[in-house]
Amino acid sequence: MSPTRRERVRAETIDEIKETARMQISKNGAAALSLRGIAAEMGMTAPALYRYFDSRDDLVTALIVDAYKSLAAALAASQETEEESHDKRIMASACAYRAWALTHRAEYSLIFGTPIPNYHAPVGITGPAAAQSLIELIRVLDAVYQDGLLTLNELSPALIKMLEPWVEKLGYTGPLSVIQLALTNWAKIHGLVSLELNGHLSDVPEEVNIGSFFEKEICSLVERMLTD
Amino acid sequence: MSPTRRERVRAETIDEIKETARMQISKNGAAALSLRGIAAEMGMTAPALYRYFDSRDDLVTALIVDAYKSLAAALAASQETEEESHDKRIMASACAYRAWALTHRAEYSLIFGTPIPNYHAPVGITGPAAAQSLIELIRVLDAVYQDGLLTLNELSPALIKMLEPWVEKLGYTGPLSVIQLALTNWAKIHGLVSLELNGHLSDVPEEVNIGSFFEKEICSLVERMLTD
DNA sequence: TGTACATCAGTGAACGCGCGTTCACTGATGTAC
DNA sequence: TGTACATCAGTGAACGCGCGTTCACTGATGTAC
Repeated sequence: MSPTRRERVRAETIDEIKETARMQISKNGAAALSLRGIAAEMGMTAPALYRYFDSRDDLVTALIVDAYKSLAAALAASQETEEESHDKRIMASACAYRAWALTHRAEYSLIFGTPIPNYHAPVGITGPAAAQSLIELIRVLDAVYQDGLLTLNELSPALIKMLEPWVEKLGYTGPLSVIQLALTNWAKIHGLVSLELNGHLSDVPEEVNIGSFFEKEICSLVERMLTD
Repeated sequence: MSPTRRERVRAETIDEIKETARMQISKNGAAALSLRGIAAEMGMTAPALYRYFDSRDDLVTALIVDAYKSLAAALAASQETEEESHDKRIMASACAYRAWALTHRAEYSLIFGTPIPNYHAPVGITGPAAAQSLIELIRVLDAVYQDGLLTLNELSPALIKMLEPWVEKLGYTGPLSVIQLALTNWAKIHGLVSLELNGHLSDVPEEVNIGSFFEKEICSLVERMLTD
């Protein structure tokens, strides 16, 4: 059955609440998120929000899950291309990661920023959502691996022990080494983006310049991963 | 003239305030730092703190400057060794960075975490302090460069434009390419450390395993920077 | 199409809390003679 | 060595503020006959 008018309006209001929350986060930081602030911005009173979320923590959880989904979707979208060459595809996913971070600062800080004081993510909800976006990074590398073009590493016992939990978490059955490459690849991209977003790479954030820095760096990163 | 008793006690109290603040930050996050909380922990009342700091922001600024100094000192200390080989020295500075982050979580989140809501760092104070720790990273690479063993990159005009402001900021007169390598080197280390500290690399933080992951990664990073 | 009732969205007042900061004060520590 | 005074550390009450959350309520929207 199709949604009633009331259900539709309700869904729209939920979206508006989330959107307003994101705006507030990107302006003042995730730690300063407040129901009263959201309500005020929406021209409502704070108790009204309890019609839509059981508590502030509930809202935060929803925002975090949304953020992971959004990132995963952005990464997936970057691979929907005719492009065949692996290096360009890897490059595309890395740039998509950065672009997403730059255009979704609220979501980025929810996921990768300092945890919100007095908020504790419910176990089992946020974990799988997090895995989802990492899977997208793995998918790209797995394609390279399937073509036999990925430079695999020997793994020490300690490393294997660390990587094994990821197998189940990601549901990826390929070699551990692919997971390892995905993680280090991710870490490098993340390091650049994280420094850039927090203003550590430049006083005046002229994104164009940092973009070229990012691209050059990812470029040489990719070269080193491919064998040929 | 040597400090009076009162001056000595005063300095000790300031240290205790800062130390208590750091404990509070590492427990609840930098955003939840509160003068009242610090005072309570010290068995004092909040207004007493105004004898030592003009405001909460003043305290935060002091903590940030201290943090940068502490990081710079840790990096510098890692180079005080008889060791001559460049790769081991680079490795040592990278590991010192990670070790510092793991043992100084409060300081780390002050510097690299999400900015504290409603706090604005005074210009001119925090910037130079930040440069100080990056200089330590450059020093290590510069030594390699002086021995002609550093793989330098060609720099695009856009990249040069982005790197130039750093010259003055760091007071480093060597080639821009060394700065570029230091920045990307830093970003990679930072990415790994940042993900590790925020629990994105492992659910159960078994630091030993992640340590081996880190070392392997930095190791191959170093190999690629050296020519020979 | 009209009426009676149930469901739901949103209000406004109130709760207890912790926050940064001010102010007038008390008592202890240091200094000058 | 003793006294008078200045300096400083810390207190306790109070300020205004914003927070999450509860509660009883009003009106509007939907549903059943």
